Amino acid sequence: MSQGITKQSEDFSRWYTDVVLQAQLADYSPVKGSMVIRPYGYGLWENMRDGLDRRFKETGHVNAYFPLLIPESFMKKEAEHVEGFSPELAVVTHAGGKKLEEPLVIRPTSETIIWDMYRKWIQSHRDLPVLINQWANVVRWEMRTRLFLRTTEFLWQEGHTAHATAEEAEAETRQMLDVYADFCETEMAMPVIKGIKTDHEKFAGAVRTYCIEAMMGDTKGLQAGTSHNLGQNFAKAFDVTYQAEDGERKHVYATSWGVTTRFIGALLMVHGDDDGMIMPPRLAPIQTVIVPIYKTDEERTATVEEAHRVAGILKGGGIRVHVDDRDNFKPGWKYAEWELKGVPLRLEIGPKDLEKRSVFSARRDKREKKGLPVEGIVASVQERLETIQTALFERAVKFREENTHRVENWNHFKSVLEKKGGFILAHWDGTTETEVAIQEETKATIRCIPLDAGPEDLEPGECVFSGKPSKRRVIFAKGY
RNA sequence: CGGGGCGUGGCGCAGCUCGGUAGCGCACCUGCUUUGGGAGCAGGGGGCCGCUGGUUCGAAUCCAGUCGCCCCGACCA
Repeated sequence: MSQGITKQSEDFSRWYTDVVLQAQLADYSPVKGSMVIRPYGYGLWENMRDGLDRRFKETGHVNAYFPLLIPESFMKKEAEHVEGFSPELAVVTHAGGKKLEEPLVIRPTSETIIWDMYRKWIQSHRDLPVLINQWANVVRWEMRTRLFLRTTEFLWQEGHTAHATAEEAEAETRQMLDVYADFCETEMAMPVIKGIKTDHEKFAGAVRTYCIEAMMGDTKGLQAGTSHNLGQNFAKAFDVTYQAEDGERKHVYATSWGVTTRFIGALLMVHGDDDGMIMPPRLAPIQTVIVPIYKTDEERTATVEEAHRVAGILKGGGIRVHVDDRDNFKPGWKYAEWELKGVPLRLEIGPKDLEKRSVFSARRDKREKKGLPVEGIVASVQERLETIQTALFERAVKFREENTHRVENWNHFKSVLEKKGGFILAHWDGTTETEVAIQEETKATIRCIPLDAGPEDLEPGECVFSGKPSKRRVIFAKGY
């Protein structure tokens, strides 16, 4: 089943596909561009979902579910929105054996149907704010697809909120960006840069789009999540108004924000190595796997029994543990398989360990092994898992720093991009023309205008491409 | 849509140039020996060769068409 994977250094894309398939995160489905998320990949998604959902609830949001099918006419109500999404819509034209009066669009996102409902639900300032999230699937007919990173159908969460004032909407937009960043860094051990999208890159229908940008293991950028301040665009398009305290009718202010199963691809590309996936302990479906080692039947009975006993203790301590007691694989084979799947900590229990009343542990992120006494095993395993979680984050931060470059002129820009890759902090004149020209010449895009830039990046300068005045530096990179 | 590649047991492939009734590795089943870094030997099961049509005594192989997938470019979370 797992017959070796392409090395990252040979071909990063193939490495990625090999790991996704062989670690059984996902598999191709019969329909082009769509995929099956297998139980191991879905287990990871469930853990992500739980971590995000908890944060949404803590910030006052509630979940609901809106339908998959949207009247085609809804998509046309907001001008930029139609333009942005029409090329990638899947449309149902026939149903029940007949042609439909009005075609139904399979949601690429739910703004339109949600705002159509909000019109009914919002009348008074007392109805605000509305803070609803939904977990759903969406369909976007992409030309080129890649497992988890860009598929025709994907799973995500989309928050849609309505507020009385522009200030509240902006605060919500920023708050959810912070929630995402916290989730990425705390749970995924993936450092992200919070930023604003340029007008060229912002969401179709948004006033302003914030994003979190992460660096993958090949130094390319990946947009990991977005939070949009939609202003009154959708409220006006769907005529959603409320009566303020002073009796005046006003349009509401909106936000929307989402993250997707792309997170799974991001996680793999941030932490993975030539041996496969590396799961951060907080999200790992299996945090520790126990492999019994034995020669004789008696040893087998004893070590397997001890493995289950230790597993029981760990489970009692809230650790997600799995005992690999399959007799048809040798230990070495099992090690390789669990490494491919990225289980952060492996425990081995053999005859020697039984004697010593200990287990042997091996970290996935480093070649570091050591014995742990069974006495106090919960605490020592928890401690090791936390160490791994921190180490993964620190390693990713270091990698990003090593691959972030400041450049001052165009030749330097091109040579750094070509020879080193990574994130480039450079001056930009703020125009879409320059942004597009740079993209056409180098394939690099402005990933974002960072929010938490240091003073050295906020000094004025000259645009790296046009030489025109620039207020500050932005991040350029090749992206997914 | 343009360029490239590929469809042959579950998976990965060979066979196709030069038609003759399908093979290899892994996986699977049985048995014995093994088991602290991807075990060994022996025996065994499984495939209308993507689909359709044509040429031929005979097609995985030649011809025409068709469908699908993957990779690279134009769109995007």
